[in-house]
Parts: sequence; C-alpha cells; structure tokens
Amino acid sequence: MSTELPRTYDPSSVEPEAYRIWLEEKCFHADPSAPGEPYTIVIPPPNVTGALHLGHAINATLQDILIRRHRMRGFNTLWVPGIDHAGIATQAVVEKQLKEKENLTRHDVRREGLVERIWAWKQQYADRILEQLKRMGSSCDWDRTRFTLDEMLARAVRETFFKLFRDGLVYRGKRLVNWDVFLQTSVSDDEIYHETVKTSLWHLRYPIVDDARATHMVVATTRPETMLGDTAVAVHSQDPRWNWAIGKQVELPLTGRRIPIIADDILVDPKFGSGVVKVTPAHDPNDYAVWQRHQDQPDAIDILNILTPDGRMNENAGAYAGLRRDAARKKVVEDLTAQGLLEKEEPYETQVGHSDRSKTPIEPYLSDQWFVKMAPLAEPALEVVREKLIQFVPERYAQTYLSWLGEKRDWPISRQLWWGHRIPVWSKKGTGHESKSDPAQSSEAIWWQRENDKWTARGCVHWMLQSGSHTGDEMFEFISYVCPPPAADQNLINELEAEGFVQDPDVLDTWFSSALWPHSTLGWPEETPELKTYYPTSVLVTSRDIITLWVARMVMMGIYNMGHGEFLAESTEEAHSKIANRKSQIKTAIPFHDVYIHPTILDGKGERMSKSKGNGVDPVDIIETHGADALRFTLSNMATETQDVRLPVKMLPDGRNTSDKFDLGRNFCNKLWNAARFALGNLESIAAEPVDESRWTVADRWILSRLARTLAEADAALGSYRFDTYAKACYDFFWRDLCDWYVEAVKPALKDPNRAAQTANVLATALDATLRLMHPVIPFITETIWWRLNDIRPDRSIPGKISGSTNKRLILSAWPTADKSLIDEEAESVFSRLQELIGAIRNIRNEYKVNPKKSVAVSIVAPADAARQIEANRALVELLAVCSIGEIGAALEATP
RNA sequence: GGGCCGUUAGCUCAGUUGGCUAGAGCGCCUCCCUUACAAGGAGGAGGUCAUCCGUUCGAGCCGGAUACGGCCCACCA
Repeated sequence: MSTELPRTYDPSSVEPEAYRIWLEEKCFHADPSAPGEPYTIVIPPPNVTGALHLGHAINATLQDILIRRHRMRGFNTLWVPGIDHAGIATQAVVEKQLKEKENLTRHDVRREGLVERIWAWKQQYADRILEQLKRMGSSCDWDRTRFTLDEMLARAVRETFFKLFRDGLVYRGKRLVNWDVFLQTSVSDDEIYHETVKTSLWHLRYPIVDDARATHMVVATTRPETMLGDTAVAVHSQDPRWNWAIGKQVELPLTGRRIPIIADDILVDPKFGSGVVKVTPAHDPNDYAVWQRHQDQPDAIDILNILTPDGRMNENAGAYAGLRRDAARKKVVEDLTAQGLLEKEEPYETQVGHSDRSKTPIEPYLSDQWFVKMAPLAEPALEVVREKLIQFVPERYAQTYLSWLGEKRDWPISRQLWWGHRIPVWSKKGTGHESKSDPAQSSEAIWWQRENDKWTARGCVHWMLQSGSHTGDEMFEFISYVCPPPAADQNLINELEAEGFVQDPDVLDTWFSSALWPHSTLGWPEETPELKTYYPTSVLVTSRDIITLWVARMVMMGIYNMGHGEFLAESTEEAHSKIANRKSQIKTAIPFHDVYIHPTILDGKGERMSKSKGNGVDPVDIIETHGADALRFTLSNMATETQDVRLPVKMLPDGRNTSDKFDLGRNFCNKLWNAARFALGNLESIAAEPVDESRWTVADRWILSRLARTLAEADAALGSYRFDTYAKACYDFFWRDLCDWYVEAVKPALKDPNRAAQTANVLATALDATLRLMHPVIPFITETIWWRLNDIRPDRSIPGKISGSTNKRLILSAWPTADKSLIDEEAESVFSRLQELIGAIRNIRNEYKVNPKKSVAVSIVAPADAARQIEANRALVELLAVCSIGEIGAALEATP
C-alpha cells in the first residue's frame, strides 16, 4: 500500500522521531512576549533520590494533557520542569550507599566530600528523571529546567529567608524536636511514622520528702531511663488522693535530686493510672508543654537534657553517662529494682515514632533550631482557600488543607544536614549585663539599614545562656545572629567573619525551597518577563500526600513574596478584610488558581508506589512493552475521581515490569493506526471534490453529529479535570462509533465513483478532528498520522461546521470545535434504530451459529415509520448484518 | 480517639441533579484469520450494587446505623 504504514503499530519506530521534531522546532518553548492568554504549570519537582515510577507518570501525563490542549487552544503555554534536591532523603540514600559500598560514614569523608558525592548522584538521577519525562512525551520547556539548588533558586531562598528574618517571622528557638539519632538531624512530624512496639510499662516509686501522709508516689512509664531527666511530678488539682501534696517534693531515685510536685490539669487525667505523671520536659512533647505552661508561674520547673546528639546519656545522667538508650534503660530498671523502687513491670504495647528516612526510633530532643512563625503567613493562605480564590479539585481536599494549616504550628526549618541551602545566618557569642530577651519567648531584635541602595545589616538576636537562670542581673552570655541581606557582597561576609561571626552549619528544610517553586522558577526576585507573564500559574497537579507539606507552604510563601508581605495577618478577621479589600492584588500573589489532586497509584498489594518503598514501576518499562501513548492513554483512563488505583504488575524474565492494564492503551493505538491506514489509503486514491452537504447520508450526518457531541463532552470533561471521562469519550467515539459503525457503513460508498468523493470528505474531517481531539493524550501516534494526512489531504475542513487552524505539526494546530448545527437529532435517532435492528439480526445469526460470511434472508415486520426508514437504508442493514432483506411488512400499529 | 474516602461482574473501575432492561476494559464461552486492524470482528454468559433500617410513586445514588478495607491527623503517662 502506498501509504507505507506498517500493519502493526510500532511505537518505538514513531515516538523518537516525533519527539525529536518537536524539540528541533522548539514546539515546547515558551515566549513571554507571545500572544495569547498565559497558561502555566510548574511540575511538582520529583525528588532526585531515584528514578520515577508510575505515580509520577500519571502526574506528568495529566499535566501534559492540560498543557497540550491549551497550547492547541492558542494559550501562551509554559510547562516548567525541574527536580528537587530533597535534602534529607537524598543525603540518607547517599550515606547509605557510602556505608554499604565503602563502609564509610559521612564524618569520614567530611562535608565537602559528602556534598561532592551527592552532586554526583544528583547528576546521574537528574538525567535519568528528565529522560523518563521525555520518553513519556512531556512537552516541558526544557530550556527552563530548574533544580532547587540552582543559583537562581538559591537567590530566591536567601531573599525569602532575609525577609522573614527582617519581619520577625523566623526565629531561633530551643525546642523539642524529633531527633533522628542515626542521621543526627531533626525530623519534621511529617517524616515520622509510628510502629507498634511490644514493651513494658514500668511503675516506679518516687519517695515523698518529709511528709507523713504517704511514703511515695507511683509513676508509670514506657521509657524508664527518662526519669533521669525528670524535673517534676504532676497531679491533678482536683484529685483528692494527691492534691494535698502539691508544692511538696519527691526525691528522684538514683539521682538524689529533689523535684517539685506540681498541679497540671491538662497533662494529668485523674481517672488514668495512679494519677501521678512524671515530667521530663526535655524528652517528651507533652512534658515540654508542661514546662512551657509553667514558665512564668510561681511553680516554674526546670528543664534538663540528658541526651547527646548521637543518642547516649550525657553528663546530666550522672553514673549513666555514656550509655546508649537501651543500655541505660536496662541499668535504670536494674538499679531501681535493687533499691526496691520498682513497683511492677507489665507487658505493654505502644506506638513508637520512627524516622521515615533512617527507620530508627526517634528521640524527642531539646535542641536549637530555626523556626518560621506560622500564624501571620497561614491566615491569608487559609483565607484564599475559604474564599475559593484557590480551588481544590476534588473539593473535599480543601478540608485537609484547611485543617492542617489551621493549626498554625510553627515550622521548624533547620536541618542538621550537609545537603541543601545553607542557612544564611552568622552568629557570635558575646556577654553583657542586660537580659535582652527571653529565650522562652524567642523574641528577637533585628537591626538593619539601607545605605546607598545597599543593605548594610547588622541584625542581631540576643540570647542569654547563663547557667540556667535568667532572672538576676548577673552577666549574661548571649549570641548575636546576623542575616546578611541577600544582595550582600563577599566583603560584608568577610567583615563578619573577621569579627568572629561563624555561619550556621545547618541547612534549610527541603520544603523551604520547594515552597517558593512557582515563583522562584520564573526568576523571582527579579522581575523577569517570565514572572510577569506566567505567574500566577494556572493549576497545580499533584497527589494528596503533600497537600500539607507542599501545597500549603507554596500558598503561604507565594502570598508572602508575591504579595510583598502586605497580606500578613495575625488574625482571621485581619486576613479576611485585607484580602477582601485587595482582591485583584491577592489574585496576582497566589501561586495557582486550581489544585487538582490526582489518584494515587498503588501496586498489586494495594500499597502506594513510592521511591522509598522501592515498589515503583519504571514508566520506561511500560513504554518499552506498550509504547508511551499506551501508557498515557491508560493512565488518563484511570484518573477517576475515586482516588486509589490498584495496578497489579508482573515481572518479565529480564527483570523489567509490565502490566496487562496497558493493553487497553496499546490496543487503542493499534486500532487508530489501522483506521488511519484505511482512511489514508482511500483518501489518497479518491480525488478531492468540494463539500456538498446535500449529499450527506444518514451515516454521514450521524457521525458528524456524534463528533460534535464528543467534542463538547471532551471540553466539559477536561474543563473539570475528568481525565477518565475524556479518555472514555475518545474511546467510544473513535472505536465504537467511527470504526465499528461509520467506517463499516461507508465501505461501499468509498468504492462507488458517484459517492466516493463526498464520503471521503466526511471521513477526512472525522479523522482530522479525531487526531486533534486525541492529541493531548496520545501525542506521538496522532502527530505521526497527521503528517501523512497533511500530505495526502491538505484541505479537509467543512467551512462553518468544523473549524480550527491547521499547522504542519499537530501539536501547533488548533483544538477542534464543532458548530452546534452539526448535532442532528433526526440522524441520531434513525441511525440508532438501524443499529438496534442490525444488532437483533446479528444476535439471531450468532445464536444459530451462522458463518459470518454467509448471507441470510430476512423478512421484517415493523411499524410504518420504522419500515420506511429501514427501506430507505436497506443496503446498510444488508451490509452490516450480512443478509438480504426480502419483505418489509408494515405492522398496523407501533409495537412498544 | 478525631476526620476523610471506599465497598457495584472473576479482576480493575465508571455510574453526573434519585427515573426505561445497572455499564466499560480485561478475563471467560461460541462463531469468524471477511484485502484497515486476530493488539481484530460478531454475539453471549456473568451483578439480591457490603449489611440493616428509613425517606420516596420510585434508591447503586438521599438520611441513619453496622461490618470490613484504606488514608490523614492526634496520641494518654
């Protein structure tokens, strides 16, 4: 056949060529000065920890569908690709590899050595990830590929940190953090999972000092070693068993320390256990809260850290110093038993927090960390979602966002890691007579000024550190913290360091830089043309597990940076009125208008595919067995509103994965390929002739009517992010209507010189519109067929009915639109009755197992109007039901 | 413990505001390699829509309860 298309669709012979041409002709490249309303998506940057899996594939596919469709609709379209350095996760992976391959720790290779190795890892996986995205057909603007550690983004980070510091929104606090003793870093609440552990509940006796009413109190604990850090025991103020003891003391066993008995009605539930709770502020979040509550009260208690950063007992643990946690626990229990102070030990099950990264139990640990004050940032971020300036799809996910952000918990941003944005703060110890601030309140004083258009800042926060007390007027030791302005030159830093200031060794939480992603990737803080044109972005496409970690923080930081800090609000009312008064301004500050949450891809066992679990399936495996279009079509078809998609996979002998699920898409593409072969072959041999609508048959009018409806349905589906509905509409129209019925119905006409040209016109139009319609989801195959269609039949429009510009490349051609006049109720009704009739005849034939090629004689009895329609389409029925119709009898009345 | 979601054919999932005989793909059965396509064509079997109660002329859909599964959040010394 002269169309040269092979019988079976072979994606591997088509995909690389199409992609090469798109790249070569810069079809993905965005120009800020180009006409058209902007349409922007920034990719959720995949972690550089490893290769992408099918969860990323669905994410990328859906974004590409949106981008390609808008590009075809004439929008000025930009899709920004990029990768996240994923601080803790990546460092953990590389450290693990270091340990396994070379038996070295990070301390052996030092900071520079480790960072160097991580960069090498990054290079390898970044390339792999970008290659995976390309293989999937992603039409990203690769000239604008970003990495969260790029200099461009580093500038945004420094700028943001400085502004937060200046505005008093970032502060240094001694806080109880989740400490990963293996990685020796703090871990956020979100990076912890809980595991049920079988342990014991130990009941300990604390002797009461100097009171005849009782000899001792009993406290229960699952972590007996923490008793070394107890600074109080608490009872409920209304508990008659113990409230008489409030204000007295107990003697803490093993240490001999005397600690107060205090009342705390929040911590203590008098109905639970003995009604007495040991208080270890430095090593338990609830106890820490007790310490805070009692800070400025007459019954203020101490706080005592007993751990070293690597998880051993420190000097405050006296005789136990140097022991690891488990050893200390054992010895404490032994010693208490020896002294008769262990009341009992009972088996107990409890949930223990583990670090997601190192899989080791976390310790609540008191350490110095940087925090971002959430309330003023969170209030406007909450308000824009309440006011639906940012719309979640499906809507229910707004609740996740609102309830999490509503807690306004301060955000710990420092990480004791080497991989990431170094915290831009220099510090120096000093002494003075005044207590400049109260560390518990973590207030700060920052001094900075502008000279000759340059920041010459000497920001400082004073901390007293003197021997546990901060009430007298002795000499205070404090630390000055300086955050140089982001535009500071090296001179200022040299100056600082000459004065003895030292840069903070920690790095920022990885989410700090990804929170800036929508504007930092466009060049902020520079007022670049990209930022002006493409911000705010149109939609964020992501999965639901990072609504809190990422989405909420992007909204906060977007509003803060792009709204120039003008929407900061201490209260809900303030946020509400600020936003109500400046609607148009807030609309330019928010990072996106829609947040579309797509389904989670699960493996065959129902577990979420994830890099850390290692159960991910490489999309390239699927591309190699089924083709990229098949992958995309299937994923789009699975993107339903119900959230989880289970995807059983099986392993091929060579270790790659595949799944029968993708047969759906592969078969679909093969069908399209063959339908195109058929259509193109006919179009090539039939001379073109102007469209004459008066010669359209019922079948012609029916297929165009179905086309018009399908286009409307696809528009509605994609407009509401129903990718499954879009895919199904494509499937049904193309396969069921066009191939099964129209093409079969029209075969004789294509061979009839009198009818061939008009039929070819309709066929060409239908193919043309189908390719446009399906291009966003199956771009490779549609583009390839398009080229041939252009060669064979350059003009295939039906003026006034089906419109849209035609480019040499489908990717740059117009999204199809159909005039309403194409919708033909009568043709649809007649045709569907014929379909029913044909179906009925086929059914009977099959029941009698008649050979499909053998024609049968049929006589029909039908109501008069139906009989007339059948008579008028006798040839069609005979063709499709393989029969010859003898008599068509008109029934006296319509049968129901 | 709080919140959200789910439970529809053997499997994976649709089912829009309650309304003809509840759908699709895969799998299964029968016939067919008909010059676009066997990765295909034609036909078929298969579902008391998790359970119970209620609202309604009418419920897969609305309300309540229960069971099971999943996710998120908070975790009681």
